[in-house]
Amino acid sequence: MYDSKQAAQEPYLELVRELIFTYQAFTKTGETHIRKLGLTPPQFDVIATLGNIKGFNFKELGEKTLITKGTLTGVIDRLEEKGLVQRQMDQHDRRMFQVVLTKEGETLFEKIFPAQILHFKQQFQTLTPEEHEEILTALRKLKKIFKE
Amino acid sequence: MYDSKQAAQEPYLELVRELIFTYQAFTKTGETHIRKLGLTPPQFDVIATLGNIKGFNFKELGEKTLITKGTLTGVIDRLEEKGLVQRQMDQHDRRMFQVVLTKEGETLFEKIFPAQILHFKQQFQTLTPEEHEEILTALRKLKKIFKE
DNA sequence: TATTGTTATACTCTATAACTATA
DNA sequence: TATAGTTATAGAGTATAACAATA
Repeated sequence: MYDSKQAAQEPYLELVRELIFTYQAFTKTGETHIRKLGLTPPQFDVIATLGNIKGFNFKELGEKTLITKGTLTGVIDRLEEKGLVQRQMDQHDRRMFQVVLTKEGETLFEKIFPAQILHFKQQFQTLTPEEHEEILTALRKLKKIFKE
Repeated sequence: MYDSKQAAQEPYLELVRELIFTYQAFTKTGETHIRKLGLTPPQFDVIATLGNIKGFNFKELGEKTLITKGTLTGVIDRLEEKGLVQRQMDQHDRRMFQVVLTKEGETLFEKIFPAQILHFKQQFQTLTPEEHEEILTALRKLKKIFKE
């Protein structure tokens, strides 16, 4: 990924590199876990987005997950085939529908997060509360930079 | 994405959520930029990995980019078709080759980072050197957690 | 006319496993 | 036998644009 000589030329690059490496380290473990559940990353995104709420309509779901509509149709089709989500037509506007988790979808959702986090729990516990807070603050500062 | 009710139940989730949001904030801008250059994200990864160094052999490149070998063959094929990288056979072990940037690849690489970073430069300059260092330290701690 | 979601197209990435060539 | 990289296969995601149905 980003090279260190370049980072030396431009100190901001080192931050970006670290962000990328950190995120990759997270997803590498996470993705393996997700695949074991028989989900692809976009499918996981949809399940995670729908968890604990009543549902989103197709358009909202696309905005939340950053998946474009043409692609989203296919992703939802596959999740519906797996019995994890359902399309619920809107009574008032028949162009629209809500995407909601089925009972099986809910069950899967409830398993995903504890399992993901359990995986890192012991490691997280090596952080002091101060370190924990510092990391949180650091990430927020960085996020703000990218958002403005 | 990750739900906030769940995060309240498990404090580590908040860190993970922040990491994801921060990374998304970065890539959302970045990906648009990358696509405009005619590259896919994996192709960009390869170019970025090869920038400013003599090259990597196929296996090393796979390890750096986290792209599995079967996939990497295709990615490199496409970059070679675009004239951005080259396979350079190893004299000693004829099973291996180095992947190196062509002159055009170098030129592209030299454009990518300044453009990407310029985009955030003013924002980065709002950080004090201490904040800069703190963020770096924080990310490294987090990375270590995911790697162990 | 505008909006919602589907379909079509063409390409790329993905995992996995069998394979070839060299060591 | 082991290693480096390719090929084959099947499925999934991606952008983009044209399309149908409803508002």
